[in-house]
Amino acid sequence: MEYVIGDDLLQQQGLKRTKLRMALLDCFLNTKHALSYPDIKQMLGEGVDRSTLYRNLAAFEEADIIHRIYDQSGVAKYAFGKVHDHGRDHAHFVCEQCETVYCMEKATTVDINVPKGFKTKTIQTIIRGICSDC
Amino acid sequence: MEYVIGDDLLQQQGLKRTKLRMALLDCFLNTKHALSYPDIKQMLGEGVDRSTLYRNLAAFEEADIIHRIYDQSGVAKYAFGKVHDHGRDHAHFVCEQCETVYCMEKATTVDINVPKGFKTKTIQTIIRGICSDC
DNA sequence: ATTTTAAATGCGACTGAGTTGCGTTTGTGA
DNA sequence: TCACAAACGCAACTCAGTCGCATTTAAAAT
Ligand SMILES: [Mn+2]
Ligand SMILES: [Mn+2]
Ligand SMILES: [Zn+2]
Ligand SMILES: [Zn+2]
Repeated sequence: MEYVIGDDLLQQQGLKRTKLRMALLDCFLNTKHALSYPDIKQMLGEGVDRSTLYRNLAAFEEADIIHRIYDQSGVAKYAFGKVHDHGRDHAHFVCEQCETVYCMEKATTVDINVPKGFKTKTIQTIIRGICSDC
Repeated sequence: MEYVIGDDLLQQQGLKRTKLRMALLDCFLNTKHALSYPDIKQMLGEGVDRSTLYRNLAAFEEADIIHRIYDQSGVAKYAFGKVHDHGRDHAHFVCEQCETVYCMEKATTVDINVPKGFKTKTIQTIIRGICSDC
């Protein structure tokens, strides 16, 4: 039962178990792709407060329950799992048709050589294409 | 003289040679890194109109005089040159210290294998690290 | 040089994302 | 059950970017 794992996740991060947080957690646990603020709002209903939702997204991110993704659409998206879980700089796939964003757990990026004097720390990759649902 | 090349660029794209456009072109010709709206505004002075500036950025992009870059900071940045000039999906380097964004003309060889059913079209890479000035 | 006209500008209003301060409510542990 | 920090709800705000519309202007035609 998801309920239990959600409960655990909050508890072990020292986050209070509030109604919104449980619902928010459910959103992520029941979705395989990344969610934007509007996506989440739609799932949770109009009632949710914007500030509170954003603050919780920040809290979840801080606690490594979710990670934030910028798909160059201008709006941030969030997906379940700490970044490190899927590999340090795992790639993200953006479907050109449906705009859905997926975490590419095992896709690998290799061989970047930057000019002299530049030091690479992390590499973020965004793959655009057509997803398996389209 | 930059003036001439700028003049040419506008002319050959069917864009009228206005004061703002010449100044804007100068910004890009005299800078080796990507510029955000605030960056440009600062260079051009407070007088420039927001809408007009954005419209011209869009026009320049359309005309392949500049290309737009999303560095996951939330604000778009622009750099001289059509995308194709530096290679279809050339990488961008974001300095973690000074936040400067550079086009990495020759940097990438990327090898991505996506799950079954996903079809890759383009790959955008953002490298974070420390630039040669920092 | 003057007229013409479409393109470009300037301004104001607007949307949407995200943030912050503050007073009230609520989860949790003592 | 009580106390208190954490979380919430709300309003106000910033910042990026867009749009409609009336005015101006670059450039081509006369
Ligand atoms: Mn991911
Ligand atoms: Mn570039
Ligand atoms: Zn799709
Ligand atoms: Zn730097």
